[in-house]
Amino acid sequence: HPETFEDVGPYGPYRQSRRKEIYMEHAERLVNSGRAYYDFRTDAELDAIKEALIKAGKPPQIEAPEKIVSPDEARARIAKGETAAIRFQVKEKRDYVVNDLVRGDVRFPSDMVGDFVCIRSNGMPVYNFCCAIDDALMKITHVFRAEEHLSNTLRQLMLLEALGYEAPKFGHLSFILGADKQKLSKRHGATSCHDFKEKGYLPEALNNFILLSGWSSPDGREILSREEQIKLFTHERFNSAPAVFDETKLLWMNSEYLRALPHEELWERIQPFLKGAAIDLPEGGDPAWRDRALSVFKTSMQTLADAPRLFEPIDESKFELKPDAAEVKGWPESVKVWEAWKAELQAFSGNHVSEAEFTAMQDRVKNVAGVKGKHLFMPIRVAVIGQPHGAELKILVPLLTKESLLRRVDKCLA
RNA sequence: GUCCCCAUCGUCUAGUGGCCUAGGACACCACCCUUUCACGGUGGAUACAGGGGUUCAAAUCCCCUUGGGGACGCCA
Repeated sequence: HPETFEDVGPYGPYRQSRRKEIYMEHAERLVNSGRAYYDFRTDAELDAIKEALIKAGKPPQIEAPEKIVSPDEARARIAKGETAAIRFQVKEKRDYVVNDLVRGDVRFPSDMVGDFVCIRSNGMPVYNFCCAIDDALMKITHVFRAEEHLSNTLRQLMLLEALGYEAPKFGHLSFILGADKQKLSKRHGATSCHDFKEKGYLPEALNNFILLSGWSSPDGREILSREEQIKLFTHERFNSAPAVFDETKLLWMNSEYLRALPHEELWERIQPFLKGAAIDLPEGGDPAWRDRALSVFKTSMQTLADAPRLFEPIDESKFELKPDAAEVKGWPESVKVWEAWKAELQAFSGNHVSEAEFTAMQDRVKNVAGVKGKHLFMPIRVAVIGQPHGAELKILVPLLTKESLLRRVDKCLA
């Protein structure tokens, strides 16, 4: 991407610091036309005025001093080293109406604000002033921004009108709130895209989810491709009420996207998480192995960050009997099953047990040990992944080598 | 305090005066599938904040109340 933003569009410069002269010119124009004035009052003086207003039960809005310093005199004083801010003068009292694209007509009384600063006494322009001028000069047609800016619109409208510029169309979108209905902030947990990425969310899922807070598709479908999103997205379907961020639903949406991913892609995306947890897999770069492993694990994967937990039992160095295997270990049948399973493995000549081979082996274990039902397969599962619950054995077993399976069953028998 | 915005299931929402005994999605519950877990399938419970109007008819329009949020900076 470009080093600077000087060239991103035809109405540059786009960097605020390079537009200082433009802002100053416009402020001067307002001063010359009597819509703004140089204000030499100090912070202390201004504070005293506000305090007095509050005491009198009035809103603390700054108004022009009794005697406005004339532009010529002001410039002369500034040339001698004095400093002054340039303030917009609100003057007449009337209503301004924004035809908000999300909320409809919103009416603001002009006395809602006092005379506001355009250029600080240090020469720097303020946000609302820059906004209005940039929108006009850069030929912005639509301004969509958060609801918190709705009342700022009044100032921008006043400025635009005084400068003789046409106002862009405005649309103020509602907030996304935390579960406590307060503005989303750090204490609500993840707040940046980076945070969500680290938690294992897919960018496309997060994007789709955010799209749906404050907007809905015409036919009510929720999972939309990038192309559909672009095609369908219109301001007419914005919701003016604020939305609560529901991570549970995000989780669901993420699992949907996750499961729809081609396996090669999914494999790539879980690598950082597997590496982070130092999971070492006996996959040997075999696409078929990855394919089988993914097809069995992705059904219980909601985020990429679930991968380490799911793949861990496959990593032999991490193999251990989990706490919930204790009950199975205590069953009298378990040892018989493990011994029969071990014998089957020892008699097996290949390196990897296939699905069909495993089914046959399990059958023979059933007969030899004289055990069936959960007393048969739960001990076998414990001897494979160290816990009695998990993915299907006939898929799990072929993921491991015969040697690894033997070492595992030995740990159970130890 | 003043001004502004907002108000449908727990949550995201559909709904722009009759199609609404309010539809979908997540979550929840039950059942089915399954020799476990998950996936999947079927079904269920749950909402128009309250009060007044307008109208033959109101979730939908108007007013008030209540509740939530925002803005009132020489911050952005």
